[in-house]
Amino acid sequence: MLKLTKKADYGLMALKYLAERPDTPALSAKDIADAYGIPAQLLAKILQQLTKKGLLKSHAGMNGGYALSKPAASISAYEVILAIDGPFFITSCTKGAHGCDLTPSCTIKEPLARVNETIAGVLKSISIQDLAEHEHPSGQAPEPKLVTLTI
Amino acid sequence: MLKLTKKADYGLMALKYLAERPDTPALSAKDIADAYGIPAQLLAKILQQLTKKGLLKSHAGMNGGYALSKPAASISAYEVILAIDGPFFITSCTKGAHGCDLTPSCTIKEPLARVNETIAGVLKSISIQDLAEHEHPSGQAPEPKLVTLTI
DNA sequence: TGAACCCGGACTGTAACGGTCGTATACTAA
DNA sequence: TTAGTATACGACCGTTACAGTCCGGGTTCA
Repeated sequence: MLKLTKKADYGLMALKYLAERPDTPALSAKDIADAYGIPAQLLAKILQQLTKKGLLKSHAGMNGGYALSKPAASISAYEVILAIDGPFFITSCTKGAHGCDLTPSCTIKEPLARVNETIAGVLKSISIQDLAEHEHPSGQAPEPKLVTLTI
Repeated sequence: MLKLTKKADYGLMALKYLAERPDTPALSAKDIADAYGIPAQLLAKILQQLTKKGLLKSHAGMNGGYALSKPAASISAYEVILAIDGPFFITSCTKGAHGCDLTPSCTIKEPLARVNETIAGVLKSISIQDLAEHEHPSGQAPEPKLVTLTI
């Protein structure tokens, strides 16, 4: 279906939420979960993953919580999805593990791999800040990005 | 994981296989399945779906099988994936059904919807013929395609 | 000390995916 | 007309992954 998981969605939402509040020292998982109406325990696990990957900094104890470990502009959507869902490949046979278990004539993977790279490139070009800044009612040119694809 | 299903993979492989043999009147599901070592019954179901969507023409009986219903150049990978896996959206909440069941502040969907359109555009720009023509050993510029994305 | 918070493993229910089986139907050739 | 080959289609099943919950533990601060 080519869709990313809810976990990744939640993660992006949480990072966006943090990016919009750079002045607060830390926000608890519960705070963010309540803001969006998502399960707090689930979000907590997601934030823990992001922390382990270095995208967030955590602080335990009273008034603890999570904060971005680097500027929102330097965190790409790609990093977030990668941290939560692991490496994704559009083709079922990743060719990284042990090639394709099907016959060697599975020649469609190669062109699809290019598509995969293109998608990754698009996601890499989107930062959390881009998401957070999208709060404009209307009427501004949000700088189009160009992507090239060679089959 | 952002990966397309094996069914879609199989469908693309089968169409590519047909596109490489435009002179044959029809190929049975078993022939194609054997060529790639994939389950014949499963491929048959996939080809039936593609037939129902109008991408293939079927012919029962002796020497029957499937054939492309239109030139390979005018069948896009997007159509194939859409026919097999149904409409895909990168966001979990499609906004088509009944909006987002989460709080109204789920503002990350909009930029991700752009990404979704970009991916769809990429897949639409790839034809079955592109896949079939990829049989070159090396040394030719396969015309790069450009894609624009505005967040 | 205790409340508030993070950490992380174990567990569960549901749904989709991948695949199989069996049967009915359609067509062609001998 | 009959046998064989093929599609058509629905029912079924095992596995996996996703989404979510539960609980025991460790930190920090008031």
